[in-house]
Amino acid sequence: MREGPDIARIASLVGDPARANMLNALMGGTALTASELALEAGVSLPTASSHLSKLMDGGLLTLASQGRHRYYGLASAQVAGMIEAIIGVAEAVGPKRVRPGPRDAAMRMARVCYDHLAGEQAVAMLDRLFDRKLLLREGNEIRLTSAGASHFSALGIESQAKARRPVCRACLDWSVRRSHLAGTLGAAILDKIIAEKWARREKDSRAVVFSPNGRQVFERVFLS
Amino acid sequence: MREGPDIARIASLVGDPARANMLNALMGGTALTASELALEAGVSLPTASSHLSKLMDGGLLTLASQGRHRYYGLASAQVAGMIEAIIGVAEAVGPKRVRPGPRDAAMRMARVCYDHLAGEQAVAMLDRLFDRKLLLREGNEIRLTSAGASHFSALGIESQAKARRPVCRACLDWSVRRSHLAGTLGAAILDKIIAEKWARREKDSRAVVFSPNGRQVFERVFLS
DNA sequence: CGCATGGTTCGATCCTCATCGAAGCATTCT
DNA sequence: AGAATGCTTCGATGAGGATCGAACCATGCG
Repeated sequence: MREGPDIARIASLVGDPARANMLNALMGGTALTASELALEAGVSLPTASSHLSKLMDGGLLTLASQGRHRYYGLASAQVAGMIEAIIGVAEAVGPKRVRPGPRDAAMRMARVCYDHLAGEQAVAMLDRLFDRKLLLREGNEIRLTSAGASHFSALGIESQAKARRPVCRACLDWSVRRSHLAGTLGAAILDKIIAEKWARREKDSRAVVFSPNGRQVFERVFLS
Repeated sequence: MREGPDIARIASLVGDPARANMLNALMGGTALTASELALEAGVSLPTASSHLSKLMDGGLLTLASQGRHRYYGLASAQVAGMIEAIIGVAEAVGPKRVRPGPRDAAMRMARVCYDHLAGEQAVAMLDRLFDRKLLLREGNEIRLTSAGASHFSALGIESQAKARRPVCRACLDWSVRRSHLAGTLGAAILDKIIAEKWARREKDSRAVVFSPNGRQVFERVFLS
């Protein structure tokens, strides 16, 4: 009987298994078509289409039409953050996994969260960036210092605040229980990591696997 | 058909309006009883009980039994964080608040919360009682000062701690996001307000409507 | 153009689950 | 002990919504 933001509406959108699978699939950051999502969710195409329009109505997805293809993607990093938070709770209370498989270990270490890096590597990186005063924690927000700006610029990592999207934002990690870096800077760093081939994205997974050499470089640049 | 943490299960728990209201009510951090939560959610006690056991099974709540009272609370800060994240998305996505009807405005102003007064009036009253040192905030608890005791006694408002029920307790308000006064003192004050006909309860609603004269008296006594 | 492919809409079916009254436990007060 | 209070369980009811096949649009290709 209370008012306020309709949290039940949003949560119930995520609360259907088919839709949850779709959203999970989109957490990789790449937009997918309705058929791909139908396959991913294990439902027929009409069913998937129905779910997708509900998610669109709910504002959780964006749609990019390209010819006869329609690519669905998560609406925002905020939505991604919410899903991460739900995953975290599900992970904490869920049926204790029998034994974490190798892919789980990789996911824990480094994975894609919408458009930026998450996992232990990402958490360690953010800690280090604070230590080196390249970033400044300001309550709930994160600010890029001038030292940080020139540092990243020197690395060839450029990021600017876009409409409604800050350069830096904290995003809670479900494996570690601490924050990692989101925002345009977080996205730019992930781009750099992939572009330089320090790591590659696992196929059909959110896991990010560093090459032996790439890990060394990454650690020297971000964790030193 | 990917596997992983059962996020749909968790999200669907939050996805029911009644449960969402309960969780929202618990976001204040104070544990509440099943009856209080039933009132907050606007459902019958059996229904509330059913929801609560589902939330317990899902691991979102903890239960502290104290005699015949059973206090439900959020299981962890992680759960609270998840709900905050969902609220964030809901606010970002649905700023289209419908025009609040007259009864909603009345509810916002003053309403019954279980057995005590809630709403803006109640929040203002509690603030004032602190200012006048009639009550003392002690961390999460509220204590009646000796000055307060004689003050309320002079007004003919008598309250004593009953079994397991404190004289004063903070209760989070959903319209304003701050605490109002619960406990036997809060109940006694509401009794006084009704007995003196300063206000009457709206039929079939939790709203409490002050008479013009009653409001003046109330403000002089509690808000001066 | 006609055909194939990717998506959506419609209609019917089915099933889960929210809801409440009544009855049943459990604990505490008198 | 008996009454009262707080809460849960049971049983019946009903509504919302997930699902899929078939039919229907839209775009691109030859």
